[in-house]
Amino acid sequence: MSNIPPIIHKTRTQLVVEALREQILSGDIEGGEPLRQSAIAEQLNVSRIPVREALVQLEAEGLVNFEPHKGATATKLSVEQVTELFELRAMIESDLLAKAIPNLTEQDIIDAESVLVQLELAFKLKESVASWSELNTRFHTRLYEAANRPHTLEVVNGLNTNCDRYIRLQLLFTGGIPTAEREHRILLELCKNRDVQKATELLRLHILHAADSITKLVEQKIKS
Amino acid sequence: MSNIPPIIHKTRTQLVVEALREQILSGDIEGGEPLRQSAIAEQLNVSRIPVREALVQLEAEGLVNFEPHKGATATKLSVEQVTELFELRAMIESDLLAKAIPNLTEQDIIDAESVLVQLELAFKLKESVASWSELNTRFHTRLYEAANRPHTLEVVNGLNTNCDRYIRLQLLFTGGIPTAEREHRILLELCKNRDVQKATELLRLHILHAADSITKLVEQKIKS
DNA sequence: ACTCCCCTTACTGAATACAATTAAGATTAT
DNA sequence: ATAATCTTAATTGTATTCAGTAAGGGGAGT
Repeated sequence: MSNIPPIIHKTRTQLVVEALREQILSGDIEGGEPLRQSAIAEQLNVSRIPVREALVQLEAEGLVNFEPHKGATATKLSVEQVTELFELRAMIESDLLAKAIPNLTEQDIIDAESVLVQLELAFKLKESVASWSELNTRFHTRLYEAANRPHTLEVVNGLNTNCDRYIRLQLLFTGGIPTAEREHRILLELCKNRDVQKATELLRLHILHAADSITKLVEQKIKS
Repeated sequence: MSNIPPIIHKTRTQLVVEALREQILSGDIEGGEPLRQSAIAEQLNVSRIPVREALVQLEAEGLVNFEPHKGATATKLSVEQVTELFELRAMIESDLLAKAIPNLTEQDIIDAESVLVQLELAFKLKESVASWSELNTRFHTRLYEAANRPHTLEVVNGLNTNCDRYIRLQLLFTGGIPTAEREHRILLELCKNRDVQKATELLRLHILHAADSITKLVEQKIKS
């Protein structure tokens, strides 16, 4: 009767995907850096086959460029691309939120809030940046799910994995945390009140503001 | 001096991807149908390795579901998903077009028109449906490229490969061709006149109208 | 009859081994 | 010296082979 957690056997490919994704997002592997199959295989104690499959998958996520016979490199995002990605997110996500708000149940709001609490705790405890961004997307996803747009949500998540490394930069270096916390709280409140207009507008600004401070940061980095 | 077409060696993986994609889009492989690696490998005279890599790639494109240890199946889209995909396309593409129109050069318009002529010719000659949809996306892409939003364009193309099989259905069974031709011509004219407002509105309707006739078609098919 | 367990089978997942491609250095001819 | 060609080393692409997993099908026990 009890819901059995049906023993999940992670394939080696999945392990490699997760390891590489984390290394790229964390900046451990830099943009443009070539990814040698044998090196990765050795490092993770697998053969090259799962490494190759992982690279194909990561290319689809946009984290890797895979050129036949040349090899794979980690992608790097330029300032223009950051702007593009975030503007696209702003458009799609505010649309999602608008569609979601009328469908949000009390339970959804409670769930979202509990994720938010965990996120704030993670900020306070200065846990790993990785867990910040995971909880962050969990929070947003909770709100969007009620829109009943699974495919759109997938697209958004795809865009997010691309933005992630920059969001991490922002949180780490621009002191964006208090602002983000405040905005999240207000956003949740607006959702609770079903104020579609204000909520979507806040979300837009939230995303575009982040884009702005990131582009400034990236420009600085390029100069230095 | 002449630009050498630097002999492109297609990998077997790419061949398999193309073969399978075409079979799925054309409906030759139906939604839900299991894709046995060995069968495909044998059929295409390759080993299972490139087949596996191809399946991973196609999963990223949304044409295939890949469950560990269970195998891959062709995805099938429901009516709701069709609606979702097309509404998303309408939003993103009209935004793209709005951003593109001010940047369109005379040359862009000429190029687009020439693609359009080819497309109309393909319709007349009743060439393969595959070439129709290829030329169709080429036409739209030409218009969108001026928006300078490469990543957004990629997203759109991704959505399109998912919609493609349904667009083909529509063109084949609902006599949508004359309408499509007319709308394309008008759209091009509006772009030439830089009428952003009307052009984006037409595009929205163009896409949503297609969605509508497709959902009707799919519902019929389900009943029969 | 029903349920549980083992076992078989058909498939997928991964390692090893081999072939093909690229690019860089060496060699030769102009 | 320079350009073109050959050679070779590094790396990727693919076939073969072995290992592991997941369902389906009897039998034994209840």
